Amino acid sequence: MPVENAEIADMFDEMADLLEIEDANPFRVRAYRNAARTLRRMPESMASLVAKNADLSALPTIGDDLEGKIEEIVATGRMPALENLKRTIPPGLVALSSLPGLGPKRVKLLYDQMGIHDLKDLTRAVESNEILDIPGFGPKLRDRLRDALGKPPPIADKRFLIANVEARAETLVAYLEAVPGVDEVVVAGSFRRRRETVGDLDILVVAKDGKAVSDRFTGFEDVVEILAAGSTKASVVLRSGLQVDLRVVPRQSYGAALLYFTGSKAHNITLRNMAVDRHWKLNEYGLFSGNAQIAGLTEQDIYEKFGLAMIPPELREDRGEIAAARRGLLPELIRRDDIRGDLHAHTDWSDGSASITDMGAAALALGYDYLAITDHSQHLTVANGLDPGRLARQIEKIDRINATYQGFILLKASEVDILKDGSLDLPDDILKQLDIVVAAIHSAFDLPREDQTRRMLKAIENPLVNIIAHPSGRLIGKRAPYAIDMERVIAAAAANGCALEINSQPERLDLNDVHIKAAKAAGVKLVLSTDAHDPGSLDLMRYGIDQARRGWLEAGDVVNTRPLADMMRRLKR
DNA sequence: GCCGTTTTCGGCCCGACTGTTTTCAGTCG
Repeated sequence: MPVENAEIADMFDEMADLLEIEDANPFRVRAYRNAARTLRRMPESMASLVAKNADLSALPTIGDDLEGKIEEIVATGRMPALENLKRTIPPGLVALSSLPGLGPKRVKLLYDQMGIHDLKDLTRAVESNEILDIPGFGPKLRDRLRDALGKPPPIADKRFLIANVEARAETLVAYLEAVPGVDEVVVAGSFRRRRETVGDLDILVVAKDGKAVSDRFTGFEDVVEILAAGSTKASVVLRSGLQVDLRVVPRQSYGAALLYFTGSKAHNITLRNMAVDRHWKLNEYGLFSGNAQIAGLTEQDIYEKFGLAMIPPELREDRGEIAAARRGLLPELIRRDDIRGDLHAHTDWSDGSASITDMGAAALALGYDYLAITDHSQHLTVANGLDPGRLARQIEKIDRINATYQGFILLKASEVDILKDGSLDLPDDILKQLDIVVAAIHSAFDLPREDQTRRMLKAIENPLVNIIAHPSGRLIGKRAPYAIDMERVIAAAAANGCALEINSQPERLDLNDVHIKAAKAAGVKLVLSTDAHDPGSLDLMRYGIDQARRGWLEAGDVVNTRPLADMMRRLKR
């Protein structure tokens, strides 16, 4: 099986971790991390680029040396430089550096001076107070380490679904807005960029008296731990484990601070380098030429100084948005109210909780022109999937209900299972009676990559199928995508005129942003759907919209922004 | 290790907070 970009990225990150402990040139460490980040967001696999004999060193952050290492990893699955380094550094040291207050410098000090190379050694040194003999280690740090060692190890990279932190974010904003002297409160960071998950919340406040805001912030009812509390910056952990960072800035810095705290880091670094090129300086307080602030009140002012159009937060990932902004080629991103209907919804005929009529009423209330009723097919017995007989009766029922509407229609459809061999779970004659066929994988998630890919391609090549639902099958934080070659899936969808779904369920968001952008580039028709199982869930569409925007989609890229007749014509194969 | 209106060497984004110092290093974002 070809090596995945993420695996190469993991090797580079591990290389960076080890080099850091070895006290290597920090810029060399950064080079590995930058390259890892490039690989993670590349939709095209290194394996296929190498097979095409492409010039990898033309990619940003990849030079001659890393090109050679990538080619070696693709060819052999191994990275000798990493293996050699691993032999010289005890494996436990990297784990130590994940403890709070311990970075590579202190970990190296622990190892060099006391031979501490794992959590057990460290615990002993902390309990015996021997750790205090090491320069730079005092009682505060010892206590902090003792606390951390007594708790279960933090889940690496714990992230929260964006939908799960929205309510908390709104409460916090309202709480801070009520503080006297506060002019403005906004949530920045990955939350504002609408990433599918957030690692923490970054809250920006405009106020004169930072200490007052900071004090109020750390006194929020849900705070279980205060990590830092200064006059412009504070950091807490909430009961849920969510970390929240606060920054307070004066009005004239609002735009610069918002830009800075919205990120992404890669986007910021590129902008800062552009400032350096012009002999300016960009930080969270403004854009400066010498000591003079030349922009900073709004984000737009700053982009303008660089000759760039205003870049929407969702695009700020250093995936080409800066070049596009310079050339006036930023997309006109799709908006929630561009959507004319939903093409994936369930009713109580299968595993939904509401009647067909109630789902229709909810879609009408959203101002939609159409709603596809896509109950499950027979193979999905746990979801009470419909056999041909029940589906035939549902078709009749929908016809009767449609007779009562004006200017709105329920589309007769099915979310039909793609069986293990790639065939569909319902016979052709019943599928031909439907307006739309949505096909999806709900079983045999563990097929080998080649088999899973072939299974999916067979469904895509089936002329009866209009849409592939949740193409990767992932559940964020719970279930990895099934092993599948998404490059081939996208290419086949484009070649066969089969649409791919962007599923709006907050834990699916499937396709993801990277694949959305790749699908658009390949000319694939895209559909935004909610997969609603109750009337209220039709409103989850906004999460799908967020990801579509992150994937650079315009209204014209999405089939269900079209009126009924146009939409049906586009889905036709 | 990457990169180039500072082009093949010498730079590499920038600042706040903490704990340990006695002017600053390390960590973090």
